Amino acid sequence: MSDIKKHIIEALGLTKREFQEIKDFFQPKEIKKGDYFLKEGQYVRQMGFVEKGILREFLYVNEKEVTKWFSTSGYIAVDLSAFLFDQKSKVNYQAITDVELLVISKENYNRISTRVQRWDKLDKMFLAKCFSVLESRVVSHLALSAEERYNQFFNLNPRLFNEAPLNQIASMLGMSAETLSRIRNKQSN
Amino acid sequence: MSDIKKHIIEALGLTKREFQEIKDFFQPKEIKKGDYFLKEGQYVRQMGFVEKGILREFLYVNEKEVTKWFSTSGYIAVDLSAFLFDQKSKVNYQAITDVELLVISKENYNRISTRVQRWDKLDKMFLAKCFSVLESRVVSHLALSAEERYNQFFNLNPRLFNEAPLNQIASMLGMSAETLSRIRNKQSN
DNA sequence: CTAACTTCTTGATTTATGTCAAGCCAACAG
DNA sequence: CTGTTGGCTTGACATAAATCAAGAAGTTAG
Repeated sequence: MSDIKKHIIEALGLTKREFQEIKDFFQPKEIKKGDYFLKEGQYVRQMGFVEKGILREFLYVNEKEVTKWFSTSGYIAVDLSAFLFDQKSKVNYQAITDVELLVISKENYNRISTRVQRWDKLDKMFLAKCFSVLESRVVSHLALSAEERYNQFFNLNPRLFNEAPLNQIASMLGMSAETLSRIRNKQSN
Repeated sequence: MSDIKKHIIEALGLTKREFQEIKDFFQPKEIKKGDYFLKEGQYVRQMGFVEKGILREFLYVNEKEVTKWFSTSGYIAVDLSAFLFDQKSKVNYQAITDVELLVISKENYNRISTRVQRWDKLDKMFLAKCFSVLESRVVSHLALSAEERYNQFFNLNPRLFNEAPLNQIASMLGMSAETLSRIRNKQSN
């Protein structure tokens, strides 16, 4: 079984048999470094599951670019509320490496529960995990210093620091690139 | 129909008929100002829907108290991931005014979908809305100043500023009580 | 190979925000 | 009524982090 199927199955909690029922709903898609999977203002008609590579989620606030998240393998790539509520995307997803995705259309997504009985439950649990990640991110901004946020995130995903530009990681952590550079320098001593 | 039923129905998107099917799953509960609905370390066996009053969600980080959210009418009171995944609560919910809740046990919660066919879907949509609120909170910490965060939140919930102590609101906005006081003073001129 | 970029680092300076401390006022208890 | 307490404000000062600026190092394009 390919890695991506493992990723989907793990992330969603599907059995192999359940996945067999719906695997045709997913289309593989490749995105070249620098290209976009989703642009703000577009209707969000599909959801991506990252197999390989990294997508950067970002948006503009007061004309300034803000990196919100990096979707690596096992993560989804979608403006979730725009997808579910049929609204226009508020964010962009750009490939910062070559990326391989499995993509599912809104129509097929809505059809899953006819094939997999407990889908809505599984999907809810998946969403709850995402929710929990966001909750701890909020708390980290309420209670931690820049250096503490760096340490926390570095422990979660050390590899990303070799794969994404520092200024984008800094933005996602809510600090300037210079501050991140200095923290990192300090830590290496 | 009482206000609370309206709140639940609106928040979850239930029809009146659907709500009739499950209304017995909910128990009313009153909490006096200062008392707790949930304490960290306890297993989370129930979920609360706030009818009247305000619950403050908080936790300790490095021995410092951090206010994470205020649950007012229409909001839920629960450590969601602990509730869903049968873990111990990471947070406390304390009444900062007298509070009226409707409470549902985990057992009854799991039973809802046997009474209301599309429950898992509705519940997921509700969760997605909560997710979306959190997302914009994260972005506000990545991109906005203390004053901008104040303005954004004040527009969302101006009444809270008369009902909750400022130091707790400040904590929830990720700033010191003094900074909040100064911003507010400045705005009133 | 060289030029043009981009990314990262490092130093100097500024600024937003935190911390500490004092005092005011309203609520409340005795 | 009076003392105590908690919530809020205000000023003085400290500091984390942003900004500005220059240069080093690595990458890409011609």
